[in-house]
Amino acid sequence: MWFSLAVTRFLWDKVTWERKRFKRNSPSRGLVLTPQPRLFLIYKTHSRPRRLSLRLAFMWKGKSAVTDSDSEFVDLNPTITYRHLLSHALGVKDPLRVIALCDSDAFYAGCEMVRLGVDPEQPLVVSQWDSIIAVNYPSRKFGITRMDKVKDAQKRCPNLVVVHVATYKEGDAEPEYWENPDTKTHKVSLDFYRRESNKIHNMFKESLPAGAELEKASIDECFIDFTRPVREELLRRYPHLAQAPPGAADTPLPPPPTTVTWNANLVSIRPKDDVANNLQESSTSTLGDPEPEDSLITWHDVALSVAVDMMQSARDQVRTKLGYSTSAGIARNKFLAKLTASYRKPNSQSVLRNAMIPHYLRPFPFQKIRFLGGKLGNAVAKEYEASTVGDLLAVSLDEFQRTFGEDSIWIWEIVRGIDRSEVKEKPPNSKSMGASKNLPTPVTMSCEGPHWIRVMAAELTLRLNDARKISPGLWPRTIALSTRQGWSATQRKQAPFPFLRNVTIDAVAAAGDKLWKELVGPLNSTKPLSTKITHVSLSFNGVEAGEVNQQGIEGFLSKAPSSPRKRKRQANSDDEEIVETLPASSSGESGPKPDIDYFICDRCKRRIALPEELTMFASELDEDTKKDALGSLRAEHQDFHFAQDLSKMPSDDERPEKPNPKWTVQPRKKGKHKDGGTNGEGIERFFTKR
DNA sequence: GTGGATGAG
DNA sequence: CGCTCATCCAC
Repeated sequence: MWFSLAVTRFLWDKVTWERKRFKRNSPSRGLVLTPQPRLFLIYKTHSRPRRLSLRLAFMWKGKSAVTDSDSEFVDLNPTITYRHLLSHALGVKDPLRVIALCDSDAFYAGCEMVRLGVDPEQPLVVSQWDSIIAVNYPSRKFGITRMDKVKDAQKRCPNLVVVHVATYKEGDAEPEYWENPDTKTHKVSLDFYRRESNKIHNMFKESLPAGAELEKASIDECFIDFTRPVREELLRRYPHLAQAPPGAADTPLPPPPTTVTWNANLVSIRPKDDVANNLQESSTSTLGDPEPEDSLITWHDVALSVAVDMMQSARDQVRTKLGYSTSAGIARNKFLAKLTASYRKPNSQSVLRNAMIPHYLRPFPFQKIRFLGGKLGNAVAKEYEASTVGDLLAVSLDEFQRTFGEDSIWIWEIVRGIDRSEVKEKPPNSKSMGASKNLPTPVTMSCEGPHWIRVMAAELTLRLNDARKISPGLWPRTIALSTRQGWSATQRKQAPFPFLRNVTIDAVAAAGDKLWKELVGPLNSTKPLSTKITHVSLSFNGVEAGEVNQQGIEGFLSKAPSSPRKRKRQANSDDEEIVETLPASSSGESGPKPDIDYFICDRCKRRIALPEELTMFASELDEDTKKDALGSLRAEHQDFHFAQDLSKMPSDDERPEKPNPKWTVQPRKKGKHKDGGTNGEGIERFFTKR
């Protein structure tokens, strides 16, 4: 009895609340609630602990529910004028904007298939210790998924090829592939995949038509803005479009062709068909799908179809020359392109016409949208008892912003298919580089540290030197060591990292060791630590191209201390070479030694010393390392004289601030989303308030 | 500079 | 409690 009372009471409250919420959110839509609310019992399997959750939903009564009104979606069929077509700087407002997202299918697995030359039909997975981290498409047919254990997967598919990712062990300068690496002694390396990723990216750069913008979005994805090349192609194909009637640039374009050949999957209103078609090999099919009533071909559709062909040929290049299978999505903005790419995979491309946006978006589980996959998405789902984009359309902008802060306009827009973020080329290198390792057998004595530090130093060294092949002069402002005890507490220590022309494992390890000493204890102590260390990581931070020209004439010396942050010593002398007076070695004891810590230039008779950054932990560096560094310094100093001889160098003021201004670090806009600055980032901020 | 949180894959 | 990697932010 009490139970049913309680349930009744609960339901009543819930209904009342839902009704209020509904009214609040849809004040002026003229929608009517159905008399009978639908009650759903949802067993949430994602949440832990598992629990039952009650969900109430009202069916829209009226045209919204029945006829798929697209009223929430605006601008699906904008008028396109001559001015639009002929203008060159419309950016994200261009009504003919065409964006693609291309990602590699099961990338790590693809890499291994290429490396090993295995049959494309061969089921293959990539493992990391006992877990599977990548599953190629042939093995997906066996129901193998990402986090499965190797053992389980093999049971399901005896024929399975299992490749363990490359690993380092101490003493290795490069990662290698081992049959059965031991997690106690090895650490994994994803380097091979990074390199392959760069290859693909470069291949795209070469194969795309001029004017296309390319943005590497992750190790296996890139965005491409086809707007410009597509516009040019349109003008080639339809020359009459270039002839605006005199004085009538703002009149709409003449009617577009009535049919378009789609060399791609057309994202359709009927997902059922897709399941059926999903088995076909390469689904580059022309689907003359019956379209919803009003979907006449628009100029934007034509633009999409042109991009489809461009994307296809770039993908063909990657496939034939590098052996990687990719999938692409093409739509009016980045967000939709990304969504569209997942429509059908692998080895396929899909296109989302504007007219289809509402149909595709409404039933889409919004937690699959980038940045809504985590806690934020969960909070939103819970707050509004929502699971699909359609559910969220009922939430007003005000409501979002009340609950989730100003920035949540981003969500409001995204569920309406609006995304103004630009495709922007990013610097080829990331700002930080890290190597980390969970320790299955924890470190209990501080003398065990150097072992792992060496392993990680080897990896970082390789990666930094690798990155320098692309961007010479790259150097990390700091190096950081962090350790974790148990599952929570982490400690980190960081220190400046010197510019070294040749970064060696020894130098990096020495820096790491020094940090270890500060963080944990003496490098040779066998005294048991009070708390076991279960995790270590070594990372370079603030990795940026120093302001050097190719030959390093200015080197780091004239620049390193003038980075935005003030250094203690601004050692710029008049003729832009640094002549340092070596400070008394920070660790006291022996002073600077000639030919190790400094040298005297016999041309200018000046004393040239290693920079402070280096001497800060120089006492821990072996002399060879310091000699290396000093050798670099000599070379640079000679370069300096050489350059001075050739011509007088430009003064500081004449010299451009940055040698490579192609990418500018965009300051994060807080709060305000003025014009086009809505790009999803920053929304997380709301979360900290909880 | 340090510690923590978030997220992707 | 995969594991690895990246980024951002409050303090």
